[in-house]
Amino acid sequence: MNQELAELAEAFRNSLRHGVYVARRLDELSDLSASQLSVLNMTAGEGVRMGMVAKNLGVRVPTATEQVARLKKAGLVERCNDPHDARVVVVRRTPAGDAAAKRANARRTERMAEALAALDDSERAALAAALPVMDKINKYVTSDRNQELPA
Amino acid sequence: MNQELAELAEAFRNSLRHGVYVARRLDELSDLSASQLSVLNMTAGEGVRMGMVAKNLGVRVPTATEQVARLKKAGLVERCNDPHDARVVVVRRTPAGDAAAKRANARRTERMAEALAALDDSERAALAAALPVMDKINKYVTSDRNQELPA
DNA sequence: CCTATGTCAGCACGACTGATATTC
DNA sequence: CGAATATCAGTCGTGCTGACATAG
Repeated sequence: MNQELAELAEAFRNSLRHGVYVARRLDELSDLSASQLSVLNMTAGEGVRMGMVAKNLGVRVPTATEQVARLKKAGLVERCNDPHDARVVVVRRTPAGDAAAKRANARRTERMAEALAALDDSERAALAAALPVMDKINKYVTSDRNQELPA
Repeated sequence: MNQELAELAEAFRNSLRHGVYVARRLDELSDLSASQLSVLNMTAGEGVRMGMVAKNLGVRVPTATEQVARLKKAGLVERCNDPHDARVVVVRRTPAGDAAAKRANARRTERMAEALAALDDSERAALAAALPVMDKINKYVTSDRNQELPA
């Protein structure tokens, strides 16, 4: 393993750990957990099957079942039948779910924008330039492996 | 809220969410959880007080107590008394803890380096340039608020 | 009959709050 | 006595696996 590569890896790993804290802070300003908001964000419009919810969330199907059950209890999603395949459960956002997702996303984005406002232009440019790279890393790390990948 | 700022905030929030998946993948290659490794990483040498463990982990003190208890049971840390203040518990890594931390860090870094190897030079440069910015954001987001901040 | 899709039951971990000790 | 430090008890959310029902 290349030395420079290892150093960058170490540094990025560290920043990522910090990033997890940031994400946590953003999430705690809301009545919806990160996972719950993800479910709402993916079930707009036509809705998605339970298995896809699990896959997109990066969790096993039973976990998705439970998350969906909680959101349903809160009236934010509904469970529909697929007329072509009776095994399938389609999860779809309700109007209340639309509203809740919109509110939660706006709140998190607003909080993040506050932080970005404290940066100067070159810092914001550096951040923007790195986003596609981070996404590429995510794809790489989550692709090949035995497990299924998140969205 | 500025429009451009909001767009960047939205995009970064999204990449950060992906980053959480990456961190999760890195962690699942190990017998130590992310939190446990953090505790080991901060208790090298002199060791740190229980309260500091909690603060660095970004959790409440009772949670730190429990994490430390588990690591102690595994023989990776020890609990020592502070001769100057009998209320204080100092958590220190054992030699076994040293070894375990070294192994876990190496494994995670190696896995990350593999992913970085799939990037080209300009992408790596863009990533490196963004790391200080991410750290600045982390500081901003975790500072002011009422709660205590992580490391 | 075999596979795919979900659910249920039971478990583990990591986080929290509130209620104590104990020590400064 | 009041503040600081840590633990204990109880609870909740979220993840997992293994066993199962039902449909294709």
